[in-house]
Amino acid sequence: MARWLVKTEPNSYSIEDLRRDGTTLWDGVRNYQARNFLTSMKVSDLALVYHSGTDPIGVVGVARVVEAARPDPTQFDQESRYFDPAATVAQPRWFCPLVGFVEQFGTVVERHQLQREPLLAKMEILRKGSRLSVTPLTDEEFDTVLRIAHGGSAPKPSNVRRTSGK
DNA sequence: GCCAACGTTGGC
DNA sequence: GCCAACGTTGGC
Repeated sequence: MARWLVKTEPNSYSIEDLRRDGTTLWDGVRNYQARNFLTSMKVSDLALVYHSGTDPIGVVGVARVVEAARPDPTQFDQESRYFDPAATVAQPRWFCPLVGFVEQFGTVVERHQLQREPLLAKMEILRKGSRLSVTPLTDEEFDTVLRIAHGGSAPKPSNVRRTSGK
């Protein structure tokens, strides 16, 4: 099962919106590399949800792929800012999976926290100038962020030492 | 097929 | 608001 990170500006669609909606089409992505990742997503894959262009910037929760990608309806909608005159129903150009809400973290795992975690050194989203809105994650990257989110800043579960006898 | 110009993204 | 990074466009 693959792991992903999806980026969104909370002004346009936030984790709160996803929690409210339950599921949503991850539409409006207009970048070929990101599209290829979207169409690679399988049902039950998990994705970190990342808020950009806001304060604080960072990972805010988890989503799950509910249905594999279908043609993105906004490419056919002349009223949409994502309308693509070159796309046809017979030959769609853009695709979007249906994603579902899994959880919203109690506190945002902020970008600067991610940046100082050695295990995340290769995470695509942290690369300067990275603009890809959908990126694959290693299991280790995904697990590391979840561990931080759930209160462990501990280096590794196996290395955790209790200092009290409790 | 190259590449300069341009528009957009997004962290700071 | 600035600006670096990036993708796209279009002239040649």
